[in-house]
Amino acid sequence: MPRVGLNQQTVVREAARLADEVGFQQLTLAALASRLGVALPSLYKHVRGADALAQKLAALATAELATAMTTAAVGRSGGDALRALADAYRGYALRHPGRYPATQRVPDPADPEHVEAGERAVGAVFAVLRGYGLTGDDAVDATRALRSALHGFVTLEAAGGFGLPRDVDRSYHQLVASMDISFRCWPGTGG
Amino acid sequence: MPRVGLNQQTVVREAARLADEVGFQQLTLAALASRLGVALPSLYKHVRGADALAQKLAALATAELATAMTTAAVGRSGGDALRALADAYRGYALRHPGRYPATQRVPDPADPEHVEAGERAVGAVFAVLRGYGLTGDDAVDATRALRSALHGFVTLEAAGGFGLPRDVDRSYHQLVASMDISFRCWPGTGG
DNA sequence: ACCGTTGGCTAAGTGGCTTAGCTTTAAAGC
DNA sequence: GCTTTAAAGCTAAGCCACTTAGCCAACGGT
Repeated sequence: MPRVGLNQQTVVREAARLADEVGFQQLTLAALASRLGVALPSLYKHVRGADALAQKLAALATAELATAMTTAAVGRSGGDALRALADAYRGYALRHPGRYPATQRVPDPADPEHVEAGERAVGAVFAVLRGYGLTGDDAVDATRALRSALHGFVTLEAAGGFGLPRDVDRSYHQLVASMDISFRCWPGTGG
Repeated sequence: MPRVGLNQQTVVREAARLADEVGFQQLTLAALASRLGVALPSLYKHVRGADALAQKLAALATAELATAMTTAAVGRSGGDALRALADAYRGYALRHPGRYPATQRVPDPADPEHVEAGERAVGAVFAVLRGYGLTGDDAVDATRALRSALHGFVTLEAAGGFGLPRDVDRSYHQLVASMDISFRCWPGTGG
């Protein structure tokens, strides 16, 4: 019987593709194995199990999201950078509905790539906020605020939580514009 | 064999309690049945299945959350009402870590109580925003923004997504303060 | 050509959810 | 008070997910 020739990377990448098609919750080892043309237990030669696969997928998605945010914001500053980063964030979530939820997993300290990806993501946000003159505790608070707003919006949108007919794109732009205002006159005590 | 005397309400309420103890994802029919002192299939006399139970739990939690927000905001206006509502929101999520995720389920049109609870929740937010003079499309956008911010923060906090040592309570208050600023000079086109 | 590593397999067990069908309780009616 | 009946409980059995154990064959290096 000829070998398929899998390795961890192939498995994780296919898992990401499958998750985008069927949803993160519906990503199952059985479906993944069948997609890859192997029997289910064969996957255990490449990943420790379902949870480890989810963690590796999280590392991949976080790295992709961090890259998207970074490249969007580079060369811009202030509200310009904020809008670019926010659009990149939501764009990634819309393009990759299965990977995006994985990015919410807290980085595994035992996976250096995952940790590094998480740091890059936070770093991208930090860099944008520095353009508003926010540093120290203010920057931490503002980062949490921005992450909350973007993640919350994207999650509610994906869940179909916005019932009213009002255009969702416009609501998002208003949200980002309101964050821009907040950052320009941040209510913090300073540093 | 004596009967335990369950009904749908007892089952759902116990499910809510159990979810708060073990987590929404770990809420299982087997654990619930054992907690109630019946065999697993007996639960099917009261709920259609696992998904229906989750929906009923969502209706319960949404109603509780709506009540918490409404009673917090009543008699207040402007930033005062906003802070009260926001504190009630996060307070509920922290006190009921298993029920809170259930509130994100989109109301089931076939369950009038669920629909009504969802409307009350949105209505509470709308009422607060009216105090800022926000109506029409602006109110819709602002509602989405506020829900996104609160839900995002609470979700990230529950997931342990805030790594840095900065006090989380303070970050939340800063977030609410920044939303207050945003609502006072809302960037919308009006109307 | 051989041999060891490794990637594939089947078999089997656990723990979820669900359905089918039976029994017995407890309440309603006579 | 007895009978009848709807409902609340049960056991048994099946499905599907994940996981482990252990076997076999393909491929790479010598």
